[in-house]
Parts: sequence; C-alpha cells; structure tokens
Amino acid sequence: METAASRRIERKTREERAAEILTAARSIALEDGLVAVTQRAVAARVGVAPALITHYRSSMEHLVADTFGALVGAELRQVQDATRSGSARQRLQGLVRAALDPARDDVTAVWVDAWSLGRRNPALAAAVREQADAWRGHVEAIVREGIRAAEFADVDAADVAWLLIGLVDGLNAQSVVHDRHDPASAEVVIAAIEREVGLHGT
Amino acid sequence: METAASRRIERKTREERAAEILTAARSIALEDGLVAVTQRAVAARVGVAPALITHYRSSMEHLVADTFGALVGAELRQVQDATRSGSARQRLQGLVRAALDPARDDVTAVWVDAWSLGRRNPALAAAVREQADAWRGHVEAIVREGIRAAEFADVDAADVAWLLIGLVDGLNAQSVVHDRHDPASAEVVIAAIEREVGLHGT
DNA sequence: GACGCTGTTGATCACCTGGTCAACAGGGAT
DNA sequence: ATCCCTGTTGACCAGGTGATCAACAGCGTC
Repeated sequence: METAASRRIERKTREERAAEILTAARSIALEDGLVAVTQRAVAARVGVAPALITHYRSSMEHLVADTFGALVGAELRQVQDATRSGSARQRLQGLVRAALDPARDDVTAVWVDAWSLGRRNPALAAAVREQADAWRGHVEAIVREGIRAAEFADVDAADVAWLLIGLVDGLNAQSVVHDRHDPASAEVVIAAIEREVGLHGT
Repeated sequence: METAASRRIERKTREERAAEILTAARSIALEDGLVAVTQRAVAARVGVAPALITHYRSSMEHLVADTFGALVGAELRQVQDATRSGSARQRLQGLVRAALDPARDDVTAVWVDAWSLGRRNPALAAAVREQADAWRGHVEAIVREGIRAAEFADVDAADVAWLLIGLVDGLNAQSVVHDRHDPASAEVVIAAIEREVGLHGT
C-alpha cells in the first residue's frame, strides 16, 4: 500500500549515506557558514532522523572538521587546476584574482568560522592547519619555480608565500563583514607581491 | 542578623552597574573569546542574577557589540600612544611589532570571533566596520605623514594602509589556530611594507 | 521612622545544542 | 517464504542560549 505520498524509508549503503551526509554538510556550510553545520540541520537536509548523523560520524566535532577539509581542499584543487599553466608571474596573478574573487565569499566565511570554532574544536583546528599549509605550499611552489626560471629575484619563497596567504586571508576576512569588493583591490595585492618577488623595480 | 557569610545585595547606581557589566564582559571576551560573552557568564562574573544583564543592555547582541568596540578601541588608543613619536618609519615599525605581538593573542581571538559572529549580529558587524576603519585610518595617517615629510615615496597611502591591515589581520588570524609566532615574522612584514612605501630600493 | 522609587531577583518560557539507546524495519541471504 | 543483519528511527536526556515579568528589597527622600 505504498502511495506516492507515503514516506518510504530509503535504506542506503554505509558509503552512500556517509557521502550524502558530507555533501549536505558542505552545502549547509557554504550557505550559512560552518557554525550552521549542526546535527539537526544536516539531518533535515538529508531527510533523515538527527540520530543517524551521530550514528555515522559519532561526533559533530569531526563532521565539522571533515566538512571544512573537504570544502577547502576542493577549493585548493580547483585553484591549482586554474593556475596550472603559464609563467610563474601569470600563475601568481591568477591565484590572487581567484582567491580574492567575491564569488568565493562563501568559502571565506567558512574559513572565518573555522578560525573561530577551531579554538574549541581540536579536530577542526588540525584541519585548518593542514589546509593553510597546503595553500602556503602551493604558493611557495609557484614562487620557487619563478625563482628557478630566473623570472623572479632570489627571494625567500617561504616568506613570500606566507605574506601572500596572510594578505589574502586578512583581506577576505574583512570582506565578510565589510564588503570592500572593488576589483582594483586584487591588482593592488598583485602589484605588492610582484614587488616582493623582485618584479617592478621600485 | 548579617553575618559576614550572608550574601548582602549591593545596590549600585545605574552607571556603576553598567560599567561593571561592560568590564566583566570585556575580561570574559579576552579570556575565552567573544563567543563566551553570554548573559549568564557575564552575570556570574559580576555576581548578579542573569536577568540583570538583559535589564541593562536589553539585548545581548548589543552588549557583545559594545564589548568588542570597547576592547578594540582601547587597543587602538594604546597602540596610538605607543607610536606617537619618532619618524614615520619608526612609527610604522612600532605599529607592526605591536600588532603582531603574541601578547596580543587574546585581542586577535576577539577579532576572529567578531568576524564570525558579525554575520549574524548586525550591531557587531557595524562595530567591526567602525574599528577596522579606525585602524586603517591610523595607518593611513602615518603613511601620509611619511609622504609629506618626503620620508616615503609618493605612494597611495590608502592602498598601503589597506594592505598593512589586511596583512596583520590575516597573519594574526592564522596564529590563533596555528601559532607560528617566530619573532622574525614581524620583520618580514616590516620589510615588505617598507618596500611598499619606497624604502629599500628593489 | 515610614514611604516609594528603582535596582534586583527567581521562576519560567521557548528554543537550540550534542548525544544515547532500545526498538523498528528494509532487503539481501538462505 | 522466512530469517536476520544492519541501517534507521523516536523518545529521550542534560545542558546551554536569550528573554520576560511579577515580586522583592535597598536606600534616598520626605
């Protein structure tokens, strides 16, 4: 007696459900921030009882951390793909423009929430460290290549990467609350970084 | 029949209590972040019934915003005092060192929480904008003076200020979770900013 | 010394959070 | 067709959040 309206309980494999939960958590995080990734919110989006979420991930702390890692990891891979070709200078420019793109606001909000929540969620803090390092490593690799190709001056790649990441994070953080989104801002950052790697002699 | 142990209710003037509440809120924010500034937490620290907090500020949203404003405003004034004398270059150096000082971690945590909470608390968001602008204005004034005194090159003071604030905020945010606190980091930032204002050829 | 203004309280509400656990039920294996 | 493994549920719990309101009680005023 299964009418179309009757709620049929779909029973899925462990892997399917786990993936479904993570996907729901990700979209919630993008829409309302990492703070909104709550047991009940995720359950509601999946269309499932709240208890099931706990059953799969045992701890919300970890689900939040996993959500952050998946989200930011995917973002980094995407930026890496977009800045794969061209000179080191071009790749750096592309990276800065992508990182400061207002379209990325949702991910920025996730970062900001992660910094805040990370102080009370060790698993999340670890994920933040991991992703920050990955980003920094990517920038550092580009700078290093620019130096190797004699495109940049012989600067400290680690320092430049660290400056660039700090700059992008700081400016994005401001934009969450402030929205100063004029497109010129990316160019100002690019000019500063290029000065940093020895392009534009003063 | 008032023994020393009996809890005598101290009745204070409206101004006294208001100040007391704000002070308690500030110290809680410094210790456990802006997220911990809760009706009950503040009431407990003041030694008063939770309802009294609401009675004074009507809305927690505003108390949190006021706490942020008071805290960060005081910090700025303190930094302003510390960087009042000397050449523009020296003042900029002092500002960066003060801003990146690990001893300031507690205030950094407050900033990070404010960015996160600000998305759901309009009053706080306004306070964040206000304080960010004040900081930026201070840096801009120093840069402008350096330009006027022909100490710096004729750069765009607003752009430099914006870069510096972004840099400091971003690096501090990282440090909340990451703690990369090596003292050399401030020097790297200083070098970059000095390059930005036309000191250090190349 | 009694009065009354106003600072203060306790009880209570509605709502949210994460987590636990016995019991239910889909659907593949037999 | 039946069994039973296991995904799934509902009913809870303890704890936290902001907010409201009638009632209480200092303490200055008269």
